[in-house]
Amino acid sequence: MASRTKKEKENEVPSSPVSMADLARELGVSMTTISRALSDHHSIGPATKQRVLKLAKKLNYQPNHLAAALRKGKSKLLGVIVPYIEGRFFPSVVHGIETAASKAGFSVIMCQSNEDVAHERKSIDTLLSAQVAGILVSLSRTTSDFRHFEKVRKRGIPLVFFDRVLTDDYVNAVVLNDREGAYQSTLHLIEQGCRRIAHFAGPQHLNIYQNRRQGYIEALQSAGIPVDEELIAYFDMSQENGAEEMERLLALPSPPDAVFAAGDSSILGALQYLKNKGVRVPQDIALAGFSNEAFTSITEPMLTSVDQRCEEMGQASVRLFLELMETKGPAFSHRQVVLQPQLFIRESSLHGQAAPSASTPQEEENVQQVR
Amino acid sequence: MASRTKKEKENEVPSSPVSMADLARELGVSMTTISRALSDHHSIGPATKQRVLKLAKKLNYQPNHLAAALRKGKSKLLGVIVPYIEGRFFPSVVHGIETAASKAGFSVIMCQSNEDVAHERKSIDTLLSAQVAGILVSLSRTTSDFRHFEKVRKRGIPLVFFDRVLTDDYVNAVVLNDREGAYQSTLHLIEQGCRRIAHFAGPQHLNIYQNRRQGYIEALQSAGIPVDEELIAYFDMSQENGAEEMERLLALPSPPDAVFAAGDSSILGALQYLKNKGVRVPQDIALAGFSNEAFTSITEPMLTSVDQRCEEMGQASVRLFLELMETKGPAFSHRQVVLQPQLFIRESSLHGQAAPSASTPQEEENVQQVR
DNA sequence: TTGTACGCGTTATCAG
DNA sequence: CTGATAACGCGTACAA
Repeated sequence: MASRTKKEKENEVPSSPVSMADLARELGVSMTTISRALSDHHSIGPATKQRVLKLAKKLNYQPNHLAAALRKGKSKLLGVIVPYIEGRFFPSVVHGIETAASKAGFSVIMCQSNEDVAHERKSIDTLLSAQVAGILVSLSRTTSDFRHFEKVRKRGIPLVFFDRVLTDDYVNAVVLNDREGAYQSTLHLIEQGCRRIAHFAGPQHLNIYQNRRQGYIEALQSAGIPVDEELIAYFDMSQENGAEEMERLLALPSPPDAVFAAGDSSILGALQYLKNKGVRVPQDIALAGFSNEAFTSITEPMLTSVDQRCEEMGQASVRLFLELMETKGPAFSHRQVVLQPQLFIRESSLHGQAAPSASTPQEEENVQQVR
Repeated sequence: MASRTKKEKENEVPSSPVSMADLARELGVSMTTISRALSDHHSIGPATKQRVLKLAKKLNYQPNHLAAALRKGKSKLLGVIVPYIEGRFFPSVVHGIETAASKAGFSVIMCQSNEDVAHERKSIDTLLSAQVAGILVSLSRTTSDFRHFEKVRKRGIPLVFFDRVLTDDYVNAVVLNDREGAYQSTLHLIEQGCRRIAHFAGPQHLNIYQNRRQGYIEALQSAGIPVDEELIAYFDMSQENGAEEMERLLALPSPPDAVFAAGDSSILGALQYLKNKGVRVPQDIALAGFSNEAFTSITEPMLTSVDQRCEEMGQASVRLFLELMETKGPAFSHRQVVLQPQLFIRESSLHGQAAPSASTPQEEENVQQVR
């Protein structure tokens, strides 16, 4: 590529990138000197170091990370696999990840599994081939085992799961305390005077929905309210199905006076159905959702919801990855970070007359290290 | 499903990745043969090829893209720089980019400029150091010149801008026909019988807001309606400011009967203010926004808006990048792709009684090649 | 403090 | 059809 063959128009010809060898030749020193000057090594004369740096600036030298990574066996790339980049949650998490990673000198390679294990598998291979230093992943909906992550572990590459994790597995993970969020939200409804509280549960093979259901149940039990399975609806959390389920619940001999949903879309559907039918929210039925989607403060009434701390999750994932990098030994191979959710109380849940003293959630310790 | 049959054992030792040399040694052939078998070269015996492929599967061989890229001078990485990954627009575009890129065998490195030229500059350097095959970028708000993109051009790396572009520059770009979207939206309001149509314009140093204002003006002129600068508000398109501006407009001696906003948040603020004041939408004042944010179909009334075809924009950007890759010669260095927007007509703009025949936008040719 | 020489894993060139 | 060998750009023992 260095061959100076004269093409048509010289200015149109892309100039080959300048390498350390070029700098060395220009200054009449060895490549080692160049390398040391650029990497701020200790054994290097301040004078020559300045000469090198100056020329590097002048010639617009760009280090070749590929070559460096190949030589050192580790790159400055961080792989991220998410089901998709849409909605509010994943973009926010990725935002947090990219910000934190970039601050630590890592570039982020983004892959979408598209909720498909096959894609997930392929992404793993791609990232391994790209020689990433670590992989952060939120599982696809169709993932039911960890086999394709074995090679990551075998290669000793830090692997961190976030949000969507398979239960009962010894992996590094950053998750929201879904149980706690659901517990608080349900408790809040109880405090508002609700006694027949229905629950929109999601697909139970996902840990997040399982835990939210658990929190719901525990809150009821702690208040001495019996759990009525008739009031628990299992569906895919879509807006349409939320409306349908609301219809079914309303038709019950003894309809609920509140609904706690494991997702915001479903509770939105329910709200729209209720307004359509002239049922007052929150006077007749109180509503609370999960995720704190942007639209929760736009609806009328505004929707009470649990915030998932998306950005913190991204940051925490990167932090965990960096810690795993430090401890070379794979001794600590199953660390868990649990983030505390925030309940945002809005109009839709104010069934009782007394407005809560603090609508703004407490800003205390919201991160908790486990193990 | 915890498959921890063998726990803390030999699996704690990270096994070094298997290379082509390993395969060669194992089979007693040369590395050249391995390379040819894996890259599906023509000069290779079908028998040996199968032997190689089989062993590769067995030993779980992962090609090292870094080494290949170093050797070939070009990687399979595609750099993407966006201002940030939040809201609806950029995540959707990135979604489109990643999907299309992955289909073409490219991995995406994502950077956020954070609306800061300095970050943007740094991202450029990072991506160049990572030896990306191309760069897609949507400019930060604080970018006012192209100097930091010169080195990209100098290195002959395909550079594609999307959405946010500096005007009057000869670059490859994928943009929405903002003027046309604004024109159609304003025309629709005129057809609904509105005559005093206000406009929420954004910061005019950004091409997109400039063009939307232009489309608004042209629509008025084509209908013989004089442009009243008093009805054009310049602010940052936030929800709060939208409400404030609406207040100002209402207080005018001759208030508007419609508002076309260059952004959805601002029109949402206006809507909320109007409902608060008991002004009926769309009977008293018709509203139309821009961006087709998710909340536009949640508000009451639902908001008419112009869709920006986010995903198509991502796909088109990748397509343009791939085309530039093909044509090695930098002859065609300023290609423009203009996407046609879609007007989604919803309740907020139905000022006249006659509902339009087609609420669903026409699905005809929506991509148009220029030059 | 500086220089020499080799290797990281892959592909391209040139012989056989 | 196959094999030996040289590069790609950088880091690092080792020697000077």
